[in-house]
Amino acid sequence: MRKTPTVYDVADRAGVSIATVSRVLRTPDTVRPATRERVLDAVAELGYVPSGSARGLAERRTGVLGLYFPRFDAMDEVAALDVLSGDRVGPFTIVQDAEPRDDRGSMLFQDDVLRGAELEAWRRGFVLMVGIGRGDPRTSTVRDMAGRVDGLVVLARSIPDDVLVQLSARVPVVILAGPRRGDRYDHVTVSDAEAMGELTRHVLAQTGGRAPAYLAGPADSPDGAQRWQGFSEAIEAAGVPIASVPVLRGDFTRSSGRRIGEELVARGLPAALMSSNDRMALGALDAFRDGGVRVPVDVVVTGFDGIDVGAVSAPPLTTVRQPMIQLGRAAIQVLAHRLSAPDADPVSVSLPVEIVLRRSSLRSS
Amino acid sequence: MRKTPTVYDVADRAGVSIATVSRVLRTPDTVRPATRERVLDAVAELGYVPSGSARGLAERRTGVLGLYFPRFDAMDEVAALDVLSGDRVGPFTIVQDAEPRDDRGSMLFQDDVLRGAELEAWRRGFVLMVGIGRGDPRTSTVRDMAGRVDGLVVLARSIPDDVLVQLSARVPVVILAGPRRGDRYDHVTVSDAEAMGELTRHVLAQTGGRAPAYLAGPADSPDGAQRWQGFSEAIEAAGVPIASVPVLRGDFTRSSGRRIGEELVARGLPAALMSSNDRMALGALDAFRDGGVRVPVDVVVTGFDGIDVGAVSAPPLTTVRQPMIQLGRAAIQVLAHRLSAPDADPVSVSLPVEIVLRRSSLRSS
DNA sequence: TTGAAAGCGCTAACAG
DNA sequence: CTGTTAGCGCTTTCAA
Repeated sequence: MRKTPTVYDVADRAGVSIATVSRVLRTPDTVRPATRERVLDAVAELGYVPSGSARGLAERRTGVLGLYFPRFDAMDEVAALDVLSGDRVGPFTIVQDAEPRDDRGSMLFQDDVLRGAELEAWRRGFVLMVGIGRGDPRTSTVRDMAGRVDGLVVLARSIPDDVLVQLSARVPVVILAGPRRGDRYDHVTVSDAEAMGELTRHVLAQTGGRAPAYLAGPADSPDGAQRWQGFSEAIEAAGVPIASVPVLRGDFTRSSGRRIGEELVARGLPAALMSSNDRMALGALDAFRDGGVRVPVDVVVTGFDGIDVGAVSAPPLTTVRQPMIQLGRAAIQVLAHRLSAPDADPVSVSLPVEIVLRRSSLRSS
Repeated sequence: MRKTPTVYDVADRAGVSIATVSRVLRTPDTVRPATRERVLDAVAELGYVPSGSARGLAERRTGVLGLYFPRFDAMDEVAALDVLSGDRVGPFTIVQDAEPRDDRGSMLFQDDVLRGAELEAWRRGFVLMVGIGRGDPRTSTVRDMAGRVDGLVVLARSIPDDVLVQLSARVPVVILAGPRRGDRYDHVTVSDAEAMGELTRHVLAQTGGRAPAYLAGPADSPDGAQRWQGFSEAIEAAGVPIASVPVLRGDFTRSSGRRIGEELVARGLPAALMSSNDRMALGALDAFRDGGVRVPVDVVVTGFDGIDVGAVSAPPLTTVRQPMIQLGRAAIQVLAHRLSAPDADPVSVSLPVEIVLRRSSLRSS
């Protein structure tokens, strides 16, 4: 692979100046057709592709938008792997009846956010750069990214406030899917609280007003905060003191849900169990099934997120489905808006969610 | 947001030259601690983040690697959506018992490729840019990307050969997960053919040597080609003329599998049905269940891909699980290797897959 | 319609 | 240890 061609090479070959080459590429109809052809031929022959760096420097915009996620659980600790070392193990291995891997974390849903973001970025002529939070946010990827993009979408809580302030001195930042932080930034979120409130009312109707237990995630989860808020407000509004509601704490994994489910089976069931995510709810269903507990007759169960396996669990799981693709699209839209109107007031958009009622919460059906 | 600060601003503020600022950022210990402190203070006060474009130009490398996917099925046609228009529909909607969406295409698996790639890129100090194939590949995203990255991973068949030649004149290209195309490029793939061969032998053992029917995808699928190859070789090796094997053609969706399954129920069952992907196999299982066909007693069924829902289907589906995360990692590793040794011979890596035996193919258990 | 030339912000010799 | 300076490859006036 010899030296990559530049405008100068193209200009030489076509017998024009570099300015003309640039014009052919950026504003084709300002150059005479014959000249244009010569230049395009030279481009093709040389396999010329303009340097994004040089272009970015000159134009003072990169045409790149960034999407920054919080870390995938445990992915950091993945062992080093060297496929080039040559010590491989043959073309396949055989295993019996493997379980689906639970270790991909709660982050599955982020795939759709990425899809939506990429789609919308493409529609607007941008390309997308992705980064995942890990290591010290003060020095890591996200700063790199900020230097290379025209704007940045940051998933809730993936970086601390002071870093955010720094970054936003260089590029516009849109906060995605977390609680609003002041109103310095543009913001896109979902109606988690409202949906959890409505779901809670639904559950109370099923249990005849008897209070559900709440299955929470780690204490510092911002998503969890909104869901809890919706839940507790609905509970209080129904005249039940929130302090009287049992709160169980898991870590968002299916196995933690199962463990808690087993405890409930042993110690006595609540009228309903409302989980702050689907995976814990599914774990609880596992425990209930094994313990001979009938859902929804003995206990009503609900989840939150709308992951696919919830539709085929036994029984199928009532949940709240997040509009992930739309979230990604919305974030890029807001960013594009900001880019075209740098001084407009900060925007805050809240996307509707979908409450999906299935057998796990439907006693009557 | 006022003008973004540059090295010059930082240098002024710290009372040093721009060279010193650059040193503090790139080789901190070549600078006297006192000076260094002053510079870092200025950086913090100004919220300075270096321009990736300028850096890229000067260093002649961007620190960015690109990952280019073929298009997600049907995602292009997604309607425009304007979240800023203000005509929203309220915080939530309620639906009864929604099915999981099948429309996310066969591309789910690509999420893990992305994860693996991002992980490995990060470990090596790169950031990742992603692009999805759509529109005319000659003018689209992928060329943009090629101009902005140090190297490019391209998923099989997402771009035509002549474009590939152009791109590889600028940056190293690694082809991922397709058949090898000559040996001009580095290449990472999986042992689909071998695994399908082994799986076919397994099925023949279960059926007592009676030949399975084959459920294929669209004719032009390159993945499909390898799977078919492994299948047909194993069939012939077993002494069965491949021409005598029924080949049914679907489009990789669950519903096409279901339709074909229904036809089989109506017209007569083969001893086994081997599908070239999981989703069609699951659709066939749906049809068999509804038609009162017992799997694996009346017909043995296998899939290919290892998607999660296959573990919880009725019965659980025998399949071949692809090492998607590893694929992503391997691609980046190969790319990094190429970057550090531009003139080394092209590399070709084949990753082992995992054959997962479950009830849908186990008559004996 | 085209060319000459001045940056864009940064890195990396090379001097001092 | 620090400053001066010459590019990196491109876009964009400004003249011709």
